Amino acid sequence: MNLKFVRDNPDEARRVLELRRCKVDLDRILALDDERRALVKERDERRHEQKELSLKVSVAKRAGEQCDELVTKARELSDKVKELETRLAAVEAEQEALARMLPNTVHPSVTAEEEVVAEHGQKPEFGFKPLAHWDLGEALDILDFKTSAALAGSRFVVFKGAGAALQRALIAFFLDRARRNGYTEVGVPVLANPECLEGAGQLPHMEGEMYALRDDPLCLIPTSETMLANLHRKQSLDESELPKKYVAYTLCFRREAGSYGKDVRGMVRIHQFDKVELFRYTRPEDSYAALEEMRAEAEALVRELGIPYRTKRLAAWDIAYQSAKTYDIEAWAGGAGQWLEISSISNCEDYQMRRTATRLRTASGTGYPHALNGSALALPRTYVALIENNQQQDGTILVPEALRPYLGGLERIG
RNA sequence: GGAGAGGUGGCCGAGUGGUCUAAGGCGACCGCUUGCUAAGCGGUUAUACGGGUAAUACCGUAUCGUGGGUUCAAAUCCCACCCUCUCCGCCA
Repeated sequence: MNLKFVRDNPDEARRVLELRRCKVDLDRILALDDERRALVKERDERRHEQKELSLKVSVAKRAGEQCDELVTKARELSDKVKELETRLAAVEAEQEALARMLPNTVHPSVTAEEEVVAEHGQKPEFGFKPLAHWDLGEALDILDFKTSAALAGSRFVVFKGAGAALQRALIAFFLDRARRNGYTEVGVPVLANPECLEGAGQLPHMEGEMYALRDDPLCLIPTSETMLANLHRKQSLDESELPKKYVAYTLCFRREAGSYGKDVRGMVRIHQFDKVELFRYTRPEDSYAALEEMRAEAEALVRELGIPYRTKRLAAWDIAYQSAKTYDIEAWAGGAGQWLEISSISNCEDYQMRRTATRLRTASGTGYPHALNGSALALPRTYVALIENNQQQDGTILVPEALRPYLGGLERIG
């Protein structure tokens, strides 16, 4: 949703905002737009007159003629233009501030209610009382929450020994699968400037959720989506180059402001986590097929790890600002007995592409590509589900077949 | 952090105050031609905003790294900043 959309379809815009439970003052935006257009029109007309006079001055000076009168008149027009520009700037500033708050539209299939669209696997049956990962991890000395608290505070974790290797194995496994699926791996900065954050849609809405640096105008990225959405910033992509498929492994950082008291134990909600992120640039007509492919790719990973999961199509009010349709994959973690969101797959359509000025050239003209992102997969939580579900009576953890090649053939932790 | 060089259309590259309405070239597209060679000729070649139209056409304004300033008039002059390259310093 952008200014043009709001102007052309005010009723539809109102409906979407309501569906998303999003409060933006549409009437004010529309009123400002009328004002803006009137100012632009007058400014352009005055400037046109001024330029014509300017040309006459030029001709007169060449001919050595007197032209003080023309100059005086031109100066008046110039002043008038400056005044109009000042007023216009104020109107545009207010309008842009409001327009930045506009979320994406939603896909017709996205309703006010969420819907479970897939379920797979059996929840594990234990012949004993299973441990939650915080107890299991400390018992095996692979997770250490005491040390992490001493190093950085609450909501961090220290991985040790085979526990650290398991984390790395998961990352390598995810990256390998993405490569097999035709993704190009990219390594990107984890510090982002405000333009990138704004372009990807993290600003202004996630402002308080990110870590800002004290001495530089940079933030630690909350997800590599921020970077991947800006990879072709201010570029024009040719239709023949699409789809572009990228995968990035990065750390992600979130302040988790406002979640005090929620998921405090263990590493279900921590400030720094690892994530392998898929990202695609597609032609607009291909994006929803791509969304289903990416969902299938992410689900395949969870299946290969033997983790029971369910996939939800999120409700309109629950999806991110930049997204038009989102699936969440939730993994079952049998120790603490809870569903954990381990992947979020979204079609952001052209929302980010407009904001990052990433254009698309086609035979019939120019437009914007569509952008999709999806975790495949997010760490700590996948890790949590894996170790909780695979714990054995003797206190060890069985390593799934798929991961053993990444752990030197290790079958068991503990 | 210091010194120097640079940033112009899809790309290369000219342009130091007034038909810049940005030369020229490359590439691309369209058309023509094809008894001379993988050739030639002609044309088109951005984006945004506003006006205009049934839709085109068309008209206006802006955009030469970014933001200010000077001027009737700025790619061009002044100031600040950003980025790239080279060298120095520091450093895993």
